[in-house]
Amino acid sequence: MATTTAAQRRAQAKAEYDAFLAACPSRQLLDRISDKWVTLVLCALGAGGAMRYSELSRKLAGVSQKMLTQTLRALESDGLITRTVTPTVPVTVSYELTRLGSSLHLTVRALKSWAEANMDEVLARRSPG
Amino acid sequence: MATTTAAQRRAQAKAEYDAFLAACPSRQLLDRISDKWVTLVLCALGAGGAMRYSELSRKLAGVSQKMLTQTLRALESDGLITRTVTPTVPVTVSYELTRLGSSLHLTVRALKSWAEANMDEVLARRSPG
DNA sequence: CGGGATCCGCACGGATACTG
DNA sequence: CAGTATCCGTGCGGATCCCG
Repeated sequence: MATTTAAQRRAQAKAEYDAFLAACPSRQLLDRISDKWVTLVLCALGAGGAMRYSELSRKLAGVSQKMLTQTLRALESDGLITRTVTPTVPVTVSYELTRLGSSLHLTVRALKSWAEANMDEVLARRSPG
Repeated sequence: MATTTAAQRRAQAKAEYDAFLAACPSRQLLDRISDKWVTLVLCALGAGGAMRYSELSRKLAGVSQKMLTQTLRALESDGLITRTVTPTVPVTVSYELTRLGSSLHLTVRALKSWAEANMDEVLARRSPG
């Protein structure tokens, strides 16, 4: 049928990715996004819209320039965020979620919220009787 | 007021956890759960119910004994999974999600699914034109 | 301001051997 | 089967200096 479209074939291919398999590309992708700084960057950008480098640096307390830059570069190359340079003096750089990044933002935000919401319960179970 | 109950004060405290802050306990918790092996273990247990050590080892292709054991111990001490030893010969050990673990499972499953569903798009953006 | 480049410690994580 | 113990490489991540 003519209705076996590219979209359908893509859906078929998608179903074949399995992060449980060591060699599957999605395993590497999962490793990438299962990262503290990735989660916090996406949460920050998702909540605040476009943000500048220094804003992110302040928001993500304790992050080093190296890790922040490294994280931003990785997210950019994976198409999750955009990097926009405005040639002011001094230069202004702002980061923003792409549509792809926004879709992930929903999930990582849930992860961060879970950590905050269940902190008490975890603490109670760590040093109990 | 007498209506300022312990439950209310606890709700207040919960709202104060902020993973953006370096010193906040939830930051450490976020770091813990933002882990590839944690995600995969929770996904496996969430999908298959109770599982034995060797089952997990097979399901999570490529994981070393050290990392698997380490991950299981951490999840156990945080109250996310239970460890049950049955004194057969040889001994049988099975792991299962707690209620707390189940609530996190929903989120990490979304993370894994996202990685698998959006793999194509990320790959397309990595080596573009 | 927004990084790049470099040095370096150390802890993360793999491999192997051994145990109850 | 389900680990524990040990050795060991390496890359994560912090600190520092420099640049446009």
